Amino acid sequence: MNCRGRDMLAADQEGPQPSRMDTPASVTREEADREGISRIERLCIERGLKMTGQRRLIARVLSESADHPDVEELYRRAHARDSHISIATVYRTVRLLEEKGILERHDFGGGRARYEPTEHGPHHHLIDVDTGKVIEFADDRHEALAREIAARLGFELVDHRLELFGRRFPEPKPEAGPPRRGARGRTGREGA
Amino acid sequence: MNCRGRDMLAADQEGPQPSRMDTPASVTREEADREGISRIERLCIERGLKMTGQRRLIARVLSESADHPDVEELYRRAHARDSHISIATVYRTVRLLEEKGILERHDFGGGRARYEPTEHGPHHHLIDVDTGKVIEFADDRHEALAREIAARLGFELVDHRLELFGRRFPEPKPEAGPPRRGARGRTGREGA
DNA sequence: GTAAATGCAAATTATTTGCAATTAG
DNA sequence: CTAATTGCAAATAATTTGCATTTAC
Repeated sequence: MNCRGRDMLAADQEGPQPSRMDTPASVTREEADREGISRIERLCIERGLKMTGQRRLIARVLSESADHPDVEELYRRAHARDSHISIATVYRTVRLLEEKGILERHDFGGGRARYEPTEHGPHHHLIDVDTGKVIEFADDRHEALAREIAARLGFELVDHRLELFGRRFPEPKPEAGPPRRGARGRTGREGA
Repeated sequence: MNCRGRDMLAADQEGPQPSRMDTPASVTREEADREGISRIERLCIERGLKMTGQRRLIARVLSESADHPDVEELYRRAHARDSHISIATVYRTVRLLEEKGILERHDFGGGRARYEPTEHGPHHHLIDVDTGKVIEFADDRHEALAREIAARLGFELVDHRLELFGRRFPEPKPEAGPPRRGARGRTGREGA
């Protein structure tokens, strides 16, 4: 009856995001299915992975995803196209692809791991505290600085995460709208 | 939690650290048990929480912790002093204190939430991916850069979080990972 | 006295795994 | 053919919760 912290999942750029999710199925992502081979599938083949039907489907779904879906979401998308797939396979595949360096696992909180193809280049997230929307960005100076800080502490930087919480500039006059307090979760679990 | 701070390097002492639980009760943490009331307990009282024995104990354990223990570790520390406490209570208390803004929850990977009292001042974390240990740090340049990035995106920075994941310099092994689970993220179970 | 807190065990949620049947290469 | 892959269900792991019983205020 309460579900603490598991409220909003995948508030990414799904649905209400004007982003690039809704391009016609033809050029879905960059060149998704050139001749039936998705980008991820190609990577799988290159690394000598057996390409089963379900594997190929998951690869395609991933290639077409511009967001950071969790396993359940991937399963939903894949299952919608071919019900001959089990969630255990999605879990196994996603893990395999991560080990192969094809996928990146993110711990955005919310209790579920979320994945995205690597090579999106290093980027981070800015969360609009009023709407909960997530905006991706990248900044080289930050990458350099992060590496430098780690080095100063005696570490080689393996990965890092930067999350900005901000409010849109033309601050809404407090008179008109009802103030939406605390759109920000604490540290872990929620949000995306 | 705005952020401006002088560069400080406060290493986190987890697990195998002798901690300072055994220093003469005078200056234990800051003023831990001045007259039997830990800092966290005081905060609890201020917010009108009922102080049961177990609650008080958890509060004290937290006040004396300089690291970022997970629930199991908190339970271990508390249970060592008074076995009349169940892990369910620790879970409930930790959640309550987080809601009250007394604790901060972190998701450092490894599958468990980890907590620390708020008000440690603005700082960020570097997580040793091999040991799960956490090192706190602050960096002015980063604060400035974060603000600037947000501004460029059209936002006023409200808060931000930076987490570095690193490996100690003399790299342990290049290939053939010793732990079976993924090297990052799912750090298995090292005592926090 | 009364609403809140606790312990315990059972329930949930996310993810993994054993095993027999299938299948890619 | 043979080792890898899959589905399913049962197993884990972290965390939450129902409920009867204490307890702080």
